[in-house]
Amino acid sequence: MVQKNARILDVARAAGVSTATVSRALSNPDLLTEATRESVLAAIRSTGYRVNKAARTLRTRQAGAVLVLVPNLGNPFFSKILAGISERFGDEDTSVLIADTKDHATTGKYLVDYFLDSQIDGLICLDGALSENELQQFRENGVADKIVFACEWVHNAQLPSVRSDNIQGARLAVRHLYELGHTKIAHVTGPSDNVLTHARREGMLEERGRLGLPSRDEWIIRGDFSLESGRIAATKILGMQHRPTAVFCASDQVAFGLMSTLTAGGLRVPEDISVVGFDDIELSDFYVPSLTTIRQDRHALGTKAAALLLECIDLNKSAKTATDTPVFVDVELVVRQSSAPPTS
Amino acid sequence: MVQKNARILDVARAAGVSTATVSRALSNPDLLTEATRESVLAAIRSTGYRVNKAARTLRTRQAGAVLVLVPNLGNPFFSKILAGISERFGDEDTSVLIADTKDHATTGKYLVDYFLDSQIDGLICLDGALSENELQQFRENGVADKIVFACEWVHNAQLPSVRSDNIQGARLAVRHLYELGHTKIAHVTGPSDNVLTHARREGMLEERGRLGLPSRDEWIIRGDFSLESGRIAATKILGMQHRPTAVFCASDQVAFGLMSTLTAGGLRVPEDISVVGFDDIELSDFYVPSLTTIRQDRHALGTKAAALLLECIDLNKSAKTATDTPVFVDVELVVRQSSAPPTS
DNA sequence: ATGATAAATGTAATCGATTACATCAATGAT
DNA sequence: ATCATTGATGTAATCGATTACATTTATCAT
Repeated sequence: MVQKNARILDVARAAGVSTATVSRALSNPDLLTEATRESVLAAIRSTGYRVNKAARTLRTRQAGAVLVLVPNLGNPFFSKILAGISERFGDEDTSVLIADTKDHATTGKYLVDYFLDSQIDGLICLDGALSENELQQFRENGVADKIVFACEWVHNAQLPSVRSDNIQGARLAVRHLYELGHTKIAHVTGPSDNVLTHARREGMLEERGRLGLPSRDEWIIRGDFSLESGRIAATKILGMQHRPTAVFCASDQVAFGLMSTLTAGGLRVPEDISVVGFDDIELSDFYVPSLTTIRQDRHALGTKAAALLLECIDLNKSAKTATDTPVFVDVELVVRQSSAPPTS
Repeated sequence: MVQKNARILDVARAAGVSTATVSRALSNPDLLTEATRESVLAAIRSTGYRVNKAARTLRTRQAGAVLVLVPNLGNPFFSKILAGISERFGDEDTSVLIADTKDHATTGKYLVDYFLDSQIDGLICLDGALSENELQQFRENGVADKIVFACEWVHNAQLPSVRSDNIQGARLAVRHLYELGHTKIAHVTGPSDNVLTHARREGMLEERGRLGLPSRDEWIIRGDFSLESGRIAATKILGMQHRPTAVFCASDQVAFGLMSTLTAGGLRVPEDISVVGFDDIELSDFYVPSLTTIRQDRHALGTKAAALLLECIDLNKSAKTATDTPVFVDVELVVRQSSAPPTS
């Protein structure tokens, strides 16, 4: 009964109706009589019909897919965001493509091509390092209003975004260390051109200032969110004359790299030096010592970004544009063993 | 000059040729005169033409995309494999979709639908837990010969695969511990239905037997590759009367979970107990202590899997089927600080 | 010079679904 | 009883690229 490649015409014949009716049974069931609808559905079952997405895409100019651009798939931070996004789009029968920014940087493909090739209907960008050139291409091709940012964002790009409250997170971290009794607090930043780096650094500086804590230039150490940059930061700290008693890291990965090398250099965490991270990836609870950190609600970031994109695409159809006021997601301090009162 | 949505017909007009010629200029340039080809290419540039993938897919029945199925995107182990895969397909102008098995389990979508909806031309499966039901669906729909496994595989499925030499890896781990002087060696396994679990456990048991080392049932601890299962295993070890002096873990994540809880329980790694992992993810070098582990060449696994799939798809066109003899990738012992001679 | 062969290009059918518009029947208002 | 209106369904054009087949032109052997 089930034939190999049933087309809509085969279903139409089986049900004794026209192809238009079959199509309507699927996309606008309300237009049909209960009886017709049922008989079409029965015909669909008996033929094993499946709509051909390519044909549909060609005709409707809707790809039924969105792209998620991730700065680095190797960073486990992104997994739960992706899960949140997939979850939301699963309901919509929209597929989610995932790409790593680095792959694109190397192949020299332009992101805008995904839109132009009608491969995607929208883009969720987790990478704030999108080039001005690329943004310009999006605008020129009229697809800029099908893009939302999540986690990261591009300053002044006037695109919708979902973000953790990074400034608040940094404040929480500093206040926590302060309440433990620390006054000499250092910070390992993210890469210099990153928006998160800026927000977290500012939040940190602001809170440290508000609390009247001392500052030293060398206590702001440039990193890039990576394990390796944590290692380098630790080396610097080990060599300092005026060593901080606590370090707030811009990411958990940095904190791991830092703790690893501090320990190798003879400092104990948290006895000799406290460390606080940012992200709360799964491993943070399993590091030695377990990492005090700022939790981002990754799942919420994902679902909200997805919802926001759906909204944009929807508004788009009525020639409107979504607001670019950021949606903020709360962060939370998670106290574990890498932070403790200073010993001296 | 550049018009919004140039179709192939627009290019044809601009170049004063037929659409067939334009199409050939792109897919079979050799068929055309140098002059025609050039003028078509010029017209393509001036119109800003881009081929509409949906139309092409509809006509050629080739999606120009492959799907990679990952058991758990949150595990950073997979990132470099994905990078390897993307790299290879980037050359082929084929897009790579990435999906997490868990998402599918929950949405109740069938994988085979991706094929039936002409959304993909092939599948690289990193998950050996593909259900028999799903495999059957692939076979019934004649797409089973467009699937390759990488890292994991399904026993008796007779599908091509790329694998690390897991047995050899387990042997290397055990021999390393033996050479350090350990005789009481435990093993935390993967999930019981996993092929890797089996291979690594067998390799471990075999080598331990060959070296004449003692065995105890409780030294084989069931895990599931996760951090949490490492924690549970550690609790068991801490409670043992006949405690092993070394533990070989089926994954790095397990090793982290294990070390975290062993340490919390008062045992020092490696002084009181040595730990060896499997995978060599980036973090292994940054844990405290850094983890001795078996390195899998993840990038090679990726590129080889991609090459294998391309080969399958190619053979497929000539109605042939690729061999299901596994392609093996060598593993390597990486000695770091989590393993040392036993103290007693 | 002629016919055969090869090379280059064009014509038009085709992939499969959607949807504007047309048609027909049924309902209700007057 | 007639016309307008609504609701249900059908007809056929359309999305854009590919490619089998047809046609034209050039080349070469005899």
